[in-house]
Amino acid sequence: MVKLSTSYYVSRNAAKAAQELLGRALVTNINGVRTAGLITETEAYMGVQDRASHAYGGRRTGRNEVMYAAGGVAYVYLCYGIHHLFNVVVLDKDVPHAVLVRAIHPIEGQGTMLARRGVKKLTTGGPGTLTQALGIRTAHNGEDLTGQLIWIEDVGVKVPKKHIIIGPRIGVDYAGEDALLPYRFRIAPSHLL
DNA sequence: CAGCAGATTGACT
DNA sequence: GTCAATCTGCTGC
Repeated sequence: MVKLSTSYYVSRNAAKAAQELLGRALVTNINGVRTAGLITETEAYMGVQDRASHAYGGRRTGRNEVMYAAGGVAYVYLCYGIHHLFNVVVLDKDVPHAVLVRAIHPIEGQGTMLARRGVKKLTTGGPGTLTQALGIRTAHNGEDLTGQLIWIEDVGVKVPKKHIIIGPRIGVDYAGEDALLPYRFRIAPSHLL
């Protein structure tokens, strides 16, 4: 298993990283408990020119500050006051590109995920639920993705391009024309196991 | 400083 | 299908 390095994150933009991260494993080791899932759906947020991004127009707030950090850190923020959304910051310092991980397929620690979510049937099909299953909270905002808490591994799973569905992003209608850009990537449902 | 809308989810009618 | 939960940051008084 190869943990992705800092150089990996800074050397590709959000759209490219979003596509490449499909099939890779998102792993957390929180309080000594390991949980992991294959990334099955992502969205790219392409910096200051992307109206759907928190960093649109170069906006900089206490919450999105970490988007301006150099690639290879986690951007975790709260949406609607309830849901934690997990993003991977890519490219260089002051270039706020990020990849939103929208869905995973659990491969390790499913029992822990069930306990964390307090449910019988495990669902990780949404950006808010996958963070809950993996134990990611806002406390992990800015976490180094090459550290010992949260990281992404190449587990040898290859996703052929023809199995990747590309489409417009979800829930960003307010972004006008930018909402139509093909920045959403997911593995074809028939290939999720 | 008060009010509102948002990269969502899950429970209820 | 509709609606509440509940935090951050922006807009307007």
